[in-house]
Amino acid sequence: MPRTPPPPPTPTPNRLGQGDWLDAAFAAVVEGGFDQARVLSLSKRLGVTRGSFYWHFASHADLIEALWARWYARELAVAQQLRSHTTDRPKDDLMHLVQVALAHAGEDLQNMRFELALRDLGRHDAKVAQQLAQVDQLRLSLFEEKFLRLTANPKTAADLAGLFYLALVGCYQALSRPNSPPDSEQHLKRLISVYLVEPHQVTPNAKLA
Amino acid sequence: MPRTPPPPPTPTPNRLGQGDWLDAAFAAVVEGGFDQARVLSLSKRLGVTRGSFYWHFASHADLIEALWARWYARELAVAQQLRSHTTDRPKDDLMHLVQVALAHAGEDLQNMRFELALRDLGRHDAKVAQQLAQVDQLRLSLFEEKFLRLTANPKTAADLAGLFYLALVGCYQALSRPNSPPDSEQHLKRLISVYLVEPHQVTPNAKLA
DNA sequence: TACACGCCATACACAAGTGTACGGCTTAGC
DNA sequence: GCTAAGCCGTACACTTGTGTATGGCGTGTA
Repeated sequence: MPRTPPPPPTPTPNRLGQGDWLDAAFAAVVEGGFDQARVLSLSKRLGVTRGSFYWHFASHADLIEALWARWYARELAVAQQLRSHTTDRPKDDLMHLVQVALAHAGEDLQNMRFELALRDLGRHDAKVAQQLAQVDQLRLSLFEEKFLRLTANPKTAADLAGLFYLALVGCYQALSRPNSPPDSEQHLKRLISVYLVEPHQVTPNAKLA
Repeated sequence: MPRTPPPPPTPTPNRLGQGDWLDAAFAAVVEGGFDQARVLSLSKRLGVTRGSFYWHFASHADLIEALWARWYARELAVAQQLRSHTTDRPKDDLMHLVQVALAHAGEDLQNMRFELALRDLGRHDAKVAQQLAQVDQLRLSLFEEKFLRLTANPKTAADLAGLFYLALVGCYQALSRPNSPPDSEQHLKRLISVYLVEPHQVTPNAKLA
């Protein structure tokens, strides 16, 4: 999920730091996936030659690893922040999660697309897959925590959190489409709110086998 | 969704047809994404040289296009078949959809991974995005049809079908993970059944704004 | 001002991938 | 058994991409 801190200012003007290369790589991944984050194309984008790159990074694999390492660290921070954001209205807390996760405008759409590209990478790279599973687990436990305040039933809370997260991942696919209609974000928020959050606020549904 | 027909038999033994190249490309996409479906690597996999490839296909782009054109045609056929599969028990019909969509064993997992790779392609290719949107719309209307027999409320049916499909796409991500636990399929089926199908069988929930 | 260090350009070697032209083998059909 | 078409191998030219070695230009510091 999003909330990118203000970019660390370039140390010396007109000179590039690791962050500039990471930002450029991030943009390239958002636009065309991880196999578009090539050293050569990034150099053109930044207006320098590859000599600069190999000063800041040991190899291309090093860049890619640093890229999803930065993503991983930021996700941990965001989850920490979301966990502490707790009011006495559990329903509002849940909708706040949806709000943060699905904010369509600005750079959050870029974060969605990056995460989807990362999931594609994780399907073929064991290390990435492991970190993705960690982040998923972290978010899931966070959602479960919030749902527990709604249903007061641990099993129902775990189930709803799972379904909630599944729908969220589905939304990422839907909202990342090039021709996604602008109102689909509101539509999805309403769907999740009405069918996953509202019905279980009063009557904890516990019809399990 | 799945149901691959038996492979069209190779016309002349020990000689390759378009289908063999398509099958090899399909396997490569499943394993490593669309940028692993290279002419060179496919030749090695098939034990021939690229001279064979350029007999059957005009270019690499031609292969890729033929690949998702085949997928598209098969999806249309599967949807047609699922639409005709209608009993007098709407709940069973819905669970049959889940069954078909989430069958974990065999080559259905490959179809999931292919579809996810295709969605990644669709995020950067307008034509693919359009065909994907068509298939999504087709499936959605199919689900809506089934839900309408449950709720008898058009708006609720459309909402539930949307949520149902979102969860399904999320499941594709979850089940395509390398380290996905073997029981997660049953877990997801239960989630969808209990919280999306069951609660709305008797009491159509219509609390909308 | 001289020097060292940080950052970048240049040039080279190498690998992987795409297309094309052409030639050879193999099988079916007459 | 000859021929023609179908299928594939070979060789070449080209592009894009990585990694390394080396040199140059600037800025801060002694």
